[in-house]
Amino acid sequence: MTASPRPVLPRAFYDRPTLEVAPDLLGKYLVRELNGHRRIGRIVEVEAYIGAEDLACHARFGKTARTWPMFGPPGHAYVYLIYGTAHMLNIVTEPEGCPAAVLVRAIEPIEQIDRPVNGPGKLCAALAIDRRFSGHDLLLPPLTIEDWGDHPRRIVTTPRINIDYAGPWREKPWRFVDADSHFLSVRLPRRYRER
DNA sequence: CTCGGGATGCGT
DNA sequence: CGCATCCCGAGG
Repeated sequence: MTASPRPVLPRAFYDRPTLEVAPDLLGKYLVRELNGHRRIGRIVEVEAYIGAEDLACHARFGKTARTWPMFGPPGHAYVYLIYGTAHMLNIVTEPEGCPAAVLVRAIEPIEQIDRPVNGPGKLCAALAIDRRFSGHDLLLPPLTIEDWGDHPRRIVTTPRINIDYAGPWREKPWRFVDADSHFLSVRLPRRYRER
C-alpha cells in the first residue's frame, strides 16, 4: 500500500520569516523519489539558522562555493558534508538575498525507509541525499515536501544541538520538535515529555 | 566517553 | 599551501 502524491508546498510557504517556517515544517512529509519508489518521512525535528549575524549559521562566512544556496530564493535545498561522514539537509527560507535555512534533524519513517533516521546525517543517508542536492528546487522531484494535512499535537522549542561555539546565539530556542515523536535525534527533557 | 573522516574557510 | 574547525555517528 503506497500513498499517492499530495500537494507540494508552494514557494510562498518558504518565503516567510524562518521562525515561522521552521515550526510549520513539523508534520510535513519529505518525499525522495528514487528507482521508481517514494521514500517518505514525516518531519519531526528542525532547527532555524538565520542570517550572517547568527554565529551558528554558515552564512556568517558570506556567500561561498558551499553556502550559496542560502543566499538564493526560498524553497531550495542547502546540503553540506560535515566531519567527513554526515550530510546535512537544510531548507532555504526568506526572500532571495536573506541567507537563512532550516536544518531537518529527524523524520519519522513512513514509507520505503529501512534504517534509523533520528539524526540529520542518518536521514540524509536513508534518503540518498548528498551535496549534489545542494541548490535543488524543492518544488520539483526527486526531492519535495508535501502537505498531508497533519499537524503535531504539541510543538516544543529548545536550544539548537551542538553549537556550543556560537556565543550569544547558543541559547536561542530555535530548535523545534514534535514533542510526541519517538524519532527525535536528542531526547527532550522529561518535563516536556509528560502529559 | 573517543575518534575517524573530508571539506571548508582562513591565515599565510 | 597548512591547519583548525566542524549543525555527526559508530563504537566501546
